[in-house]
Amino acid sequence: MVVDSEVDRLFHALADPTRRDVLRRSAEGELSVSRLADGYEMSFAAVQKHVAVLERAGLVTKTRRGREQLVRTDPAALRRARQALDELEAVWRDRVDRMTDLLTTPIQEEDR
Amino acid sequence: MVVDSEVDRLFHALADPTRRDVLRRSAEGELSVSRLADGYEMSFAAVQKHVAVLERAGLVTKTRRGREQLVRTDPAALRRARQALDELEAVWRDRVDRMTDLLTTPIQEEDR
DNA sequence: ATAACTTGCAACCAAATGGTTGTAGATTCC
DNA sequence: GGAATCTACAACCATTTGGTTGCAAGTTAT
Repeated sequence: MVVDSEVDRLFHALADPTRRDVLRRSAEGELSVSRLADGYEMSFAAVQKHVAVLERAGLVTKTRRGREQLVRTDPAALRRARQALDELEAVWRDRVDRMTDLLTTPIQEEDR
Repeated sequence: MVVDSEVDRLFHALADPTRRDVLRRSAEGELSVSRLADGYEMSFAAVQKHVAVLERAGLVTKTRRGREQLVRTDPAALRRARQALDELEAVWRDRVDRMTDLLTTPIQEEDR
């Protein structure tokens, strides 16, 4: 099971188009924060904040190389987000299964 | 492809523990907004707002039954959220594939 | 008919979010 | 050594969010 506050941070981080784009671009290949920031209209500090949100959610990690900080996406975090979605879907699927059972299971002697 | 603003709303709606719980409970079985609200510490109006957020994201639909409004989760919306995650993961997977290719593909005459 | 229940919505408030500019500390280049 | 580059972080601002209470309107039960 994934803890609640972690799922909060994951989905919150994913709920912004700039952050999803950062995620895509740094999945393509490692990029410094400055190189990433070049790609957007907003200020460097704004992009830096977005990266920080992704980092707190565990979606990216940074590694220093000289004066720059390389951003790399962590696929395990994406999988954790998917797992949280899967758990939600499972609740619904279980219910459908139970309803299907009710409709298709032949009635046994001991059930009466 | 899923449009950006829709993904925004989906992930934003999912980034709150109360809303995820509403989603679970209304996946278990249809519940009126009042019945749902009974399960939480906060006011009725607060729960109503959470349901509205889920509704705007398409994660639940409401159908009237007499004076009450039954909330039902829409599994298709959950799948759209998963698809958005899958698209992000795909970027990363493609990159890994390309790197693996570089390492394993034997060098051909015409590549030199 | 009236009371009780359910919902929707407005007005309000505190806190969080997403942006800005400015400053300061490392690191690299010349 | 000094200039340029890269990053971090603080202070500030407008907007959004998540909560509250109060009120109006529709539906059901007595």
